[in-house]
Parts: sequence; structure tokens; C-alpha cells
Amino acid sequence: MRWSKALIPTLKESPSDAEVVSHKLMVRSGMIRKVAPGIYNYLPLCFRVIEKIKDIIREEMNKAGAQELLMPILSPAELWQETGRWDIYGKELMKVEDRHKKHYALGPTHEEVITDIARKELKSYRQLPACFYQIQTKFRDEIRPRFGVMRGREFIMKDAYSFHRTEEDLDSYYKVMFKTYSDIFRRCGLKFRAVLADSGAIGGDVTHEFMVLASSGESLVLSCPDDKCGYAATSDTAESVIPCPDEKHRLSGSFAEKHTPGRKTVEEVSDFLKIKPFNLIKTLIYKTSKKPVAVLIRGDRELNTAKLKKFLRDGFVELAEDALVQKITGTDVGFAGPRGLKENIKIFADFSVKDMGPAVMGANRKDTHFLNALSGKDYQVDKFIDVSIAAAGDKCAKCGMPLDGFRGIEVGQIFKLGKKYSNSLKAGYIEENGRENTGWMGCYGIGVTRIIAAAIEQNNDDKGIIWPLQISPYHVVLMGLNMKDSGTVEVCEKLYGELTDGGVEVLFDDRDLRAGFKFKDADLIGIPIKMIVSEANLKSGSIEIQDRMTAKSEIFSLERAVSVIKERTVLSNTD
RNA sequence: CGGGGCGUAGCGCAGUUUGGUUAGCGCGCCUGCCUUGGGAGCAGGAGGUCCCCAGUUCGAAUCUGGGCGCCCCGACCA
Repeated sequence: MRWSKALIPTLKESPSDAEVVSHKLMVRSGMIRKVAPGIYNYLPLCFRVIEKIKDIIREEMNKAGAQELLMPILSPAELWQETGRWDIYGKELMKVEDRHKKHYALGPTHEEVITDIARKELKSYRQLPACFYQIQTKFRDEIRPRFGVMRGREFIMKDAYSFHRTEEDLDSYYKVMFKTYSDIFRRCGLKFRAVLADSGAIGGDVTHEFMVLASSGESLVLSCPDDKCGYAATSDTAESVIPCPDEKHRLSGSFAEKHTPGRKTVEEVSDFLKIKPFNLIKTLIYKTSKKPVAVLIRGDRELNTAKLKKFLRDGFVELAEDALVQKITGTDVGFAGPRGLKENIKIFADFSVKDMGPAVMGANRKDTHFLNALSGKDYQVDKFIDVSIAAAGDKCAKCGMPLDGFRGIEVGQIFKLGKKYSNSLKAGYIEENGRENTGWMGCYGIGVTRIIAAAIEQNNDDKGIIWPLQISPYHVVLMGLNMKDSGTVEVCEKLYGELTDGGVEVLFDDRDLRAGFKFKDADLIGIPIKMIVSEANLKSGSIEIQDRMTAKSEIFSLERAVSVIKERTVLSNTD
């Protein structure tokens, strides 16, 4: 490609709405332009990267025996109502209405549609196991799209679904997919880690997320520093043992009432009483699809809604609004406690509350707290459960080592769905013995466009992007420093022809611009290898090859240069 | 949905507090000259419903009311 003909609209300045480095660089390098919040044009440079990633995904998925197909983006409401996800998926689901007032969803994921195929077409055990995948635009009506293509409302995803006769067969295919995913991300040049995760709205029991390590990541991962243990999970999921406060920081004394005028938050109450936040019990009122519940947690900890949903087996759990809190506690938000609630609701407590000793808690009366309350004596708990967000420094639930925390960008997730969809959509097949059976399912997703953002987050410097060769839009940028010099032009044209014929992807900067401008542009868009043709070097029949990452330059004779480039741009499937 | 910020040329911004000729600056774009190893320089030029609607006023980018849009933080969530 000749740069003079390419649409690569680079910018010197970052757009004002970009926050993270990948977003800034994608806009500055002319890869994307915003159309609406969370919706982007993928310009030619970005498109090339997308295609590279798709190629890698296809090769690896095909190697794992999966078949590519393409399902529609629009799917009828009835299919979603069959599994109940028309409502459960909720506001995330983009819905449209046609002229006949029929409702459709813009697919955020395709379990319903693929299972519909399976129940109609996979009728015999002879057809199992089977795995199907597609690479397609997906829609999710995110509350707040952000960080460019990292969290978009429209994005490109690879989704795959597998069908099995037995749980064992699903388990073994899950392992195959685990390896396939590891290979895909490795080939994309990413530093990543697979961790245990929450299955959220997709459902299922076992699930792993593939996290690209990046400080700007939206997910927090907790991992055990002990390699032998190897425990790693997202903060949504991670189980941990929360250390008890030291004896010397424990409260002592007898149960009493205390006037705490206007002190509502944990911080205000603990400052006022000159105690630590971990001496307090927070009482949170949650709405569920049935009766509300009260959940107690130690003052210094955060409640994990995902865990609460799982425990209650309820997808509708939400923090109660002020009016409901008033109704249940009889007072303003900020003075709720497990003793003397106005309504008879279940009281659950996080394990962090169990051994905290005498504690301060709300008295369900304005400006009043109880001191030195003990569970079982001064208040009752229906059940102690694990509902806290694990934090770095907590003890590993498996081996007891203090957990490390790191941030990551989720680029893929694999699920063992079990029979959730095959049951709800009645996807049966005929067994060897002639009886009908329902199949076991797995599903496996990769955010293609998110991989791009993640790769940039991991590979950039103050000059711009540094593409891993495997997904770089071009392998080489060929720069003629002075395009008014006929010798330079002649050599460039020759090299361009030879390299392109040799299968090297070359971006030929044939623009009549000053050298400095070309260097800045080339660095910004991150092409890994620069081939520099200058009048000075031509005098000795040589040209320069510069590495984007190290900025190191080497001089080669014109004769050798092409073969050197060819050697350096060879990619094998194991790269 | 709650809190905060913003809306002026393709991009980044000033001007708004205190209303007053023809609305500015940098980058980019077009023409010419010059220059060619790290976003040079000179000269000329094109480009604006100052987010929208209504009002106040002799006069509104600027004041008032209403609306819309965007961004950030939070709640929420693949």
C-alpha cells in the first residue's frame, strides 16, 4: 500500500474525550473514529488488524475441530422468552420492533439461536460432539460505554458453542478450548492469564476468563503467589479468608445505645466514636425478586452482588432505594441494623462479621447506633455466607497465602453451560439405545475488537503503538526520506515491488514530506520494522533497517536488505 | 439513575464573569516558494446555524427559561 493513497488520518493531538492510552492511540493513529457513544468506524488500518486477529482465531478454532457458520444478528423475542433471558438480560439487550410490531433482539450472544439449530438439526448421538462458531458484530446496550472499543455497544466477537453427550465429554472439550484460547492469545502477542470467574447472565457453573495484564484494566484479579497453589480468580468470584482484626483493636464493654447525631457513613461513625471501620457492621437492604433481605458486612469491606445473587439463586438482586430502606428500618438511610427491623426479613451476614467480636451497628432509629453488639446475643443472623469482595492481602482460600491483586482486560471467556439451554429450549437427541436425551453444552467467546485495545495497552510508548508482528496492520514501513531525489524513488520502487512480490506486507511512505514527519507518523501507527532509504546511505549502496521497539538501527547492503526483511517477517503458527 | 464537567472551523482550545464594529488562536486542509534524518520556515487562501428553541435588549457566543447532546466518577455489567 502506498501511504499517499491510504486513508490513515493521523492526529498530533489526542481527542478530548479519550481517557486510556489505547483509545487515544487508536484515534491518533487513524484506526477508529467515533460515530456515537460506544459505536465506532473501523478505518482501513484497524480493519487490517481485525482481519489478522480473525485469521488467527479461525486457524486455531478449525484446528480444534470447530465449524464456522453465521447466525443472524436479529433474533425473535420468542426465542429469548423461551429461556427467560428476554427479561433477565434486561436493559443490556438491544431490542427493536418491526412494522408488524414484532419484537427482536440484536444479538449480544447466541445461545438461544444456536440451541434452536441444535434442537432442529442435531438429532442423533452420531452427530455429537459438535462445535460451531461465528465471528460477528454483537450488540450490548452498556450503561456506560467507555475507553473506546474496550467497552463498546457494538463490537466484533467470536462466539462458539459446543454440544456433548456427556459431562465428561464437555469437560475434555473445555480443556481443548482452554488450550485453543491460550494459543490464540499467545499468537496475538499478548501477555495474559486465565482466571476463575463469575458466569453472570450467560449461566453455567465453571468458567474461566482470559485476562490481558494491564493497569488500565477494568477487572481486578486476585491470585495466589504460590505457584503450586495457582489459585487466581476475578474479584467477583474470588473466595478468600478475611483476616480478623488484632485483639488490641477489638472493642470491649457491654451492649449499649449511643447518640450519633448525623453520623451515617462508616467513616463518619468510626471517626465520631474513635474506632476503626472494621469495628462496624454495615447493614445493607437488598431488593430481590421476592422479599427484600438484609445483609451484614464488616465496615471495611465491600459487598459482592454477584456472590449474593448466586447464594440467593436470584438474578434480580439490587440495592434498595431510600424509600424502601425507610419502610424496613423505620428511619433514614445510615442507621440500619439487624436488631429491631420493622419488617420480618431474612438477615444474612458475611463471614467477615462472624468473628469480629463486639461491634457497632445501626439501631434503626435516627441518630442512634448500638455499641458492643454480639451476634446470637444482641442480634440474630439467619446464616453466615461469603458475600464480600476479595481484596489483595486476604488469605488464599485454598492455601492460606496472602493474595496478590492485579488489573486485567478480559479478552475471552469460556463456560461450561451444562444443560441450562438444552433443557429450557428442549434440545434433545436420540441416544444409541433409542431413547431421547438432552445434551451438555459449552460456550466460548472472544472479544476481537477488545483484543486490539488490549494489545495497544500492553505495547506502546510515548511515541505511539508498537504492534506485535503477528497482528500488525503492516509488517514493514518503507520510507523514502526525500521523494524529490530520483535515486531514492527508484530504489524505493524496486524494494516495494520485490518485498510485496515476496509476500511481505509493506506500507510504502511515498509522500513528499519531510523526514521528521514521516518518522513521527511511522512510530505513531506502530509498524514494527522501518526500512529507511536515504540519499546518504545510497551513496554507499546501503539502506537502514530500524526496529520500532528498540529504535536500534542496522545498515545492510541493498542486495541483502530484502532477504533480511523476509527472514524477519516470517511467521509460523507457533509464533 | 445519582454527582461533576463540557458544547465556538475537521481536531485541540481562547473569548462568556462585566452584552457592543467584520468571532479569534494553534494544528490540519488548499496554492506558491523554500526545506528533506525526528511533526521546519515564509507568503497567500478556503473553512463557522458560536448545540437547539424561546425570551430580554437598540444590540446576544455572552443574560434568562426550556430542551438536546457529549465526557468523567459512581451505581450496574460482559
